[in-house]
Amino acid sequence: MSRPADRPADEPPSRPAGRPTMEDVAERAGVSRALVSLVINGSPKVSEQKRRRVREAARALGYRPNLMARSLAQQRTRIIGVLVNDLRNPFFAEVVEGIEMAAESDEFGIVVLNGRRDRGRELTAVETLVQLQVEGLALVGAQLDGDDLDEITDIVPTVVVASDFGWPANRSGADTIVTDGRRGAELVVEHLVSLGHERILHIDGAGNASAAERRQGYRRGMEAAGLGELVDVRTGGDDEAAAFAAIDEILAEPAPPTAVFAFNDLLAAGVLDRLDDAGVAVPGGMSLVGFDNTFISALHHLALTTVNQPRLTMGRMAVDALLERLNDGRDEPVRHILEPELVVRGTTGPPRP
Amino acid sequence: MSRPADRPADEPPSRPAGRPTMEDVAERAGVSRALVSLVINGSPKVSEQKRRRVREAARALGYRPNLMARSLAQQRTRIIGVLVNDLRNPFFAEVVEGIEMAAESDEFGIVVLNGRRDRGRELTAVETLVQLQVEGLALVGAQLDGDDLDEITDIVPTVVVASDFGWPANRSGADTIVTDGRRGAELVVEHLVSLGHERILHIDGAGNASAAERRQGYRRGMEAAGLGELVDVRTGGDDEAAAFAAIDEILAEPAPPTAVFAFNDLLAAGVLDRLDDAGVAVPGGMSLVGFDNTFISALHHLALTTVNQPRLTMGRMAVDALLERLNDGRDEPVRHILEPELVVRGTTGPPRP
DNA sequence: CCTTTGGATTGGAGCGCTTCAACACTTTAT
DNA sequence: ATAAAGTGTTGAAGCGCTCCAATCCAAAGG
Repeated sequence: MSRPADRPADEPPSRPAGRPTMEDVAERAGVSRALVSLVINGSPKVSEQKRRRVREAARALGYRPNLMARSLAQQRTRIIGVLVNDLRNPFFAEVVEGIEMAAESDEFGIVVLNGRRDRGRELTAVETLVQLQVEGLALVGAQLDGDDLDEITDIVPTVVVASDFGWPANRSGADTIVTDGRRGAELVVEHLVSLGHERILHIDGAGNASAAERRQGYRRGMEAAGLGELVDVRTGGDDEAAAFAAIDEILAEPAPPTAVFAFNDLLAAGVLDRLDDAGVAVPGGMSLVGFDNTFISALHHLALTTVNQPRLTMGRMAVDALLERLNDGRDEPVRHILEPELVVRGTTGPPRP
Repeated sequence: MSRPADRPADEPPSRPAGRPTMEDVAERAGVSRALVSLVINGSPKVSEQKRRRVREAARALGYRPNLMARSLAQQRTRIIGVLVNDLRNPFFAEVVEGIEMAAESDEFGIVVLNGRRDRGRELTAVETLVQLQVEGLALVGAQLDGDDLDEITDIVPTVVVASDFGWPANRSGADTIVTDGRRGAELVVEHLVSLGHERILHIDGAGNASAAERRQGYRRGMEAAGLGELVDVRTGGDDEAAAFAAIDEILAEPAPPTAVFAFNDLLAAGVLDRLDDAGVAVPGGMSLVGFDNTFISALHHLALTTVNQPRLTMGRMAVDALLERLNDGRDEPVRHILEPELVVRGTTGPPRP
């Protein structure tokens, strides 16, 4: 409520300056601070009468507990810190929703920090979360590697979601929840091969966390199909724009591929745009596959063939992993590797003869 | 770092239990706690020698300041609380990014809570943020109305972004940053009318925060064009699925519209899907317009005509509004109404004769 | 030589809360 | 009646930090 401009300087301290504290409530209710605390925290050992009086005093004063003070005294925050690679990518946004829902059901809150595709920012974000005294740390699609974390994981239970620090090279004690990107990529290649494709190109995720795995799966798939000679990987990235250069490049070549496997759906959408511009029909002139099965790929106008990752499940598992460490005292890192699932839509078909 | 399973029970408390505190650093550096505080906060009045010793002790112990304790003592958090209607909607995600970037440049952190399209959750989220002692509150696309906030805005500076509590009916003291949805909708209608459309349908955002404004703009636009008789609003929502029923309905009617104006891009994408299914060409058989100009609308395969909202600017302005209250002591609510911009792409054209 | 000055350092109170041992008051057992 | 065993309630310590007033010390001034 806006106050008149000429705010009197000598305002009576009837409501002592700042927000009301427990002390204020105690005084108004005529009880001790400790009793107020008991009421606020729903202790059963408080007489009905006092409980009512405290509740009423609290309401009258508009009292709200100070979470900072409470956490400090309690020596716990019930907060899970979430670092996300890029909030604009719907895939990550949904993993975060999964984490949030799971956390909520276990009476934890989450604090989300956005790395915004910048590794340096990721590092400071993690630092901030640790200083915030989060009880667990979930890194969603983080670009950080094991060495960055090795100090962190000693301090706070950490789970890496939708990216992978490798194993057993991974020296950090972090848990891992991933969809098997290698297998996912293999599925893609198998699918394309079964349609008759041979010249299959992969536009990768460049330095992105899961890029290496998918690259490797692509290679393996190609080799398994006896197409090792035709392996062709171009540098991409993780958003629409990243694909442009690669596509322009291949279209100018004498023998362009008949199918493109893009690092993720966003990238695939960019590829689709560029092919459109160039007048290449999909899947007639070129087949195209993405990864993640975001809602974008499901839009009928794109109808992108892609690979599904169970986002909500991943979020749930991430929280469970943290809780196992927190509550059950688990000490050994675990790795949960989920099965990817090929989702065939309209952007793949047999190559032109 | 994983520890051998047979963890000795009598671990020497060389590093006293929990994480190192300022006290520990002080002891190791042979100085007082106060001095450590000065060093950590970069005070100039510390001798070079002690500064080095403290820094080294801190590093050796892996000391990290406890933000909770610091905030409590300092009586400020430098945190802006952000409540977002739906993180999965790229429009909101980008507004949040804008807020985050602006906050960062002013040395504020942000804490993002997700309402997940549920008004009740929004309410508790706001409560949580207030208890977290955020210094400012940004509500992005919130469904809450002025009455819900009226108590909150007395306590913490609040800015409402991308939704509007109305004016002057709005009794809350919150600031407002919106794109003019009425004008945006008018632009859409004008555009469609100029193409020759008359039967223009609006699928609205149901109870969504900005739905009323856009509805109103649509009405006005229709009336201004002398098409008041043909005003037709159907209930939609804010995601792809919400449009299905409405589309099925109109397609079954004797005289279906020649153009559809959807509440936002997501909804429009759903409409597009449904029209596709029904074999209706766009824009041949039906023109379609969205709202928000998210990256989805820009995908060539959709090439959705839409209305742009300057998301990053909105974020920046939101933070500025809060800072004006915080630093300059502004006390009167402000409203910043940004100009929408029609972005014509491929889903609009003249109606079939 | 003693005082003044000013920079470097420290003790301690306090931020708002929790928690535990101690206390007051009933009720029940002896 | 007195001791024992609950119920409710409270005082006070403490969580990790900041910040002010007080103190210390060396260099400079009288």
